[in-house]
Amino acid sequence: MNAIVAQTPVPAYAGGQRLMASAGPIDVEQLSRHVQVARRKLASGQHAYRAGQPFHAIYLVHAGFLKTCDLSEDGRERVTSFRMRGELVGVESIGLAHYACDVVALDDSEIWELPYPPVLHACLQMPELQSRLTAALAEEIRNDRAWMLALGTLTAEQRVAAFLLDMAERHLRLGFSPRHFLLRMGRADIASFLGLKHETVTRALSRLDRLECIEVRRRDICVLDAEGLRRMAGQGATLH
Amino acid sequence: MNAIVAQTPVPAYAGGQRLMASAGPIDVEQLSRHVQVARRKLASGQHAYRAGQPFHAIYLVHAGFLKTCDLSEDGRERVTSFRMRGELVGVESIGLAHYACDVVALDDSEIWELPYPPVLHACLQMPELQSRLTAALAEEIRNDRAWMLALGTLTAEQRVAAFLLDMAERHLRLGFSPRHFLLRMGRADIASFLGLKHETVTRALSRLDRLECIEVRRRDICVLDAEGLRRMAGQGATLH
DNA sequence: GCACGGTTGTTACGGATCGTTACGCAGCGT
DNA sequence: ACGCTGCGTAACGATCCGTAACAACCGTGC
Repeated sequence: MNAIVAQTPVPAYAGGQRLMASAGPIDVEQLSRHVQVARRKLASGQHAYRAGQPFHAIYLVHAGFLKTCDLSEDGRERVTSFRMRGELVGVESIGLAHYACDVVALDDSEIWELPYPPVLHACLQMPELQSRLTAALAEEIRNDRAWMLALGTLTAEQRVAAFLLDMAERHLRLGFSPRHFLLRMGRADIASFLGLKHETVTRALSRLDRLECIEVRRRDICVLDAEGLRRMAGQGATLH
Repeated sequence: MNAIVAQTPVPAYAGGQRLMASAGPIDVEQLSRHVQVARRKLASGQHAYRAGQPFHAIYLVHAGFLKTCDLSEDGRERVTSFRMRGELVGVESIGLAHYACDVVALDDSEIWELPYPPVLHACLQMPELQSRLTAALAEEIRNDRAWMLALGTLTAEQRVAAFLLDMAERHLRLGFSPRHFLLRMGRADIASFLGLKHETVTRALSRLDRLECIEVRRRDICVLDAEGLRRMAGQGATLH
């Protein structure tokens, strides 16, 4: 559905089995000899899982774009991460009987289901996998910490700049242009993730546009002055 | 040095080998048959490790109190967690060649060094350990996410209330009184952790005192109305 | 094609919160 | 006693929020 706009169609990866997890490649081909890997397709807006459902698997994003939402008991809600191809989803719920948050597709997506207890058993026969999985979890922690640092120390405008740089870098890693991309989420989701209000995000984007750091047209982002953005967000802080 | 004040000397755990990690007990006795577990003592103010040093081990806090500080390239600094007995330190650096942050003792402490590659190998012979370690990492992620949620949605006063509740609960888990304890860190560290300025923390504490939720005398905290604190911080949000 | 309502994004203005700055005081080690 | 560090208070100002009104876009149905 969502037209893919302004993305050079040159993914370095082109359909093979060897995908990049956050902290290194997980060999899905080899893994699939030990555990049953199911492919699930999600339409934009559909949930991969919801908080409270029985935990039975983690997922590798194969295509599309997802968000994870944490909900507190008193109803406060927050987007805690965005996930794209090659990244893991569901690791935050490992060790629990039920998933700890919601995961929603923001675009038509495909995720590969890695049933969890089986993955652990597979680790015993694939020490490599064990090390990769642990490293991926640790990287997740570092990633969260980097954002905690950002949320605690940066102003609204700086956070938005940092967010754009993060998106740009992740697009780049997937072989897409880091200078022109389409945001898959609305202002409200960005705001939630950055601990701001959606109007503030809009204002910041407008201001960055006025400063000619970027060009914004709704969800279409053109990065004109990446260096300027970096200066703003705190010096080459690529956020890990 | 720091006198231990106002803590009922009734740790449920009293020196045995079976410690509670964040997500469950890690059997150190059994582990020590596979890897060399060294005990390190730290005086208040000393570093367990610094960002940039070669990563070679994670640590289990056996006694004392520590903080972990993340530093960004442009010099912004933030306290990203506080650790007490039974909790793991250093997991955020797994998978890296060098530690990713500083860890500083805020009180005289003892930490047990678990050399890292060896721990992974031990997992192959102790499936239990593998599962525990992964679960501990996942719990760490949930913990960070819960705080991200708090920092993104709560006001200064609410954050301070949530912080106090978190400290109270952790003291309780160690068998100490959750209603009367001593903060081991200064206002600046609290402020850094909560994404505030130390004056704001002071104001919030003073206000909570005036509202008779707590009684503050420097680092000495008395919780008078835990329910009030909870209401304030967002309904029973024990923040894990 | 065109009118329509609903959703999402933008902008302006007043107000609350928190940061900034400054100063005073208590505790502690030298 | 002295200075140092950490903590508390207050006045001021900047940032961000809250509200509201408007504009752009989308899908729908006519």
